[in-house]
Amino acid sequence: MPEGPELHLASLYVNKMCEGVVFSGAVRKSEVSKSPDVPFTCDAYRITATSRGKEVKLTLTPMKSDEPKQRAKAGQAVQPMDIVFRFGMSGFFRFTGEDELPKHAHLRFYSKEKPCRVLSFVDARRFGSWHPNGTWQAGRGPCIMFEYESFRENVVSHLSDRAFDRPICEVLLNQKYFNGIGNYLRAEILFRLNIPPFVPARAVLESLESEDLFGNQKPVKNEISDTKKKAAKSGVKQETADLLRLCHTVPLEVVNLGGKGYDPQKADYSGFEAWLQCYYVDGMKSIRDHNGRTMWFNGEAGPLAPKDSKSPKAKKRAKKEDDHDYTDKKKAARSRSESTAKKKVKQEGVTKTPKKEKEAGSTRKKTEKTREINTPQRETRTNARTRKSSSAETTAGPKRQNVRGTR
DNA sequence: CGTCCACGTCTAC
DNA sequence: TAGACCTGGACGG
Repeated sequence: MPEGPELHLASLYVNKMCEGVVFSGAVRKSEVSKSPDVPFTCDAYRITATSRGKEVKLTLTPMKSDEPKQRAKAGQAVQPMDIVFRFGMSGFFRFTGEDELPKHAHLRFYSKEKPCRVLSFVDARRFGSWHPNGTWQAGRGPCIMFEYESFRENVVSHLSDRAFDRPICEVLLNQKYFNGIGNYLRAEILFRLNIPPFVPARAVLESLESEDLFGNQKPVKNEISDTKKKAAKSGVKQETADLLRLCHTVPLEVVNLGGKGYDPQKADYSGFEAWLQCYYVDGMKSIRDHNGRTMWFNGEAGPLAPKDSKSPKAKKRAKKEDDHDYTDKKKAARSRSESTAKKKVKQEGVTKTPKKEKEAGSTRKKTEKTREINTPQRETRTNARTRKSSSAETTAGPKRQNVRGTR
């Protein structure tokens, strides 16, 4: 559940599932977890959640009592407690019966009912963490989704920061400025603007203005959206002007998909999978960035691309450097807003699909065969996607939404 | 069986 | 700028 959209969806999930539920007793932690104990015990309390970028905050609120003093004496909580969570690579919340706790449920809140139910923070890899009596982590910037104006201002007013010396794709993962952007979002955002991932960040951002002069059509929910009539300078570069705005709108698209966002294990993953245009999409290229993270993109990598075999895996794969001819035959959708359509593919074997593409665009086939067949001739598909995914069952459930044309 | 890969931070050389 | 921190699914032999 890791990027901004998933964290926000998690907060919506908690609020929906826990609405009207009365929790009771102590908060329990698994034996194996290294995160701190949560010193909160209360006979009756509620749980609500909010999110900001890549963090979720749960608020435990004791229910009103006629004898607060007595309760305090008994060691019962009187004041609300906030717990801030980071999800690492695999964290999420789940509300289940006490007898069906998920594996890796490392922090649990028990309801007061007879057959009680439990809100669990589940995290298989344990890279996630929680902080009792915590606050939003200092150093993380404003939320890209719900603090858009301040997020934008924070970036535009700090372009002299050395942090912007780096490639734009790496800067997009800097949570001090892009709180909520993660690996799939950076790929999707840069892809839509056709911005080479390894271009100096400052060069891409410095032409932007502190205020969003382009996206006024749609009011930015949650923020002042006051009518900035300032006529947009006709000379400003539209493409760059869109970058910060896309850092806001693209994540919100995921929230509005209604699913759970990135979660290959879930049945409703197909909707999200269909939404992806670049990340892990068959036919796209990928390289390991300077931090070892896989950057998915299309077209040029950009001048700051890691030299030679920078990727650990690339080395191993390098052995199979036979390919060439990765002519994406299925990529007939690259009709994005092309401003400069110059194809000056210069980079050599730096990119390619990390996995062996010996098998014509294989990577994750298998289930695809079937899938393609099942896929309605929606022809105009923006992209031919091919991933494994467990959602194979077309129509896994009655709630399958029609494959809405992306967008 | 083993290797590679994954939605992210953290902190030690 | 490397590891470290973890589990588990996909895939290869």
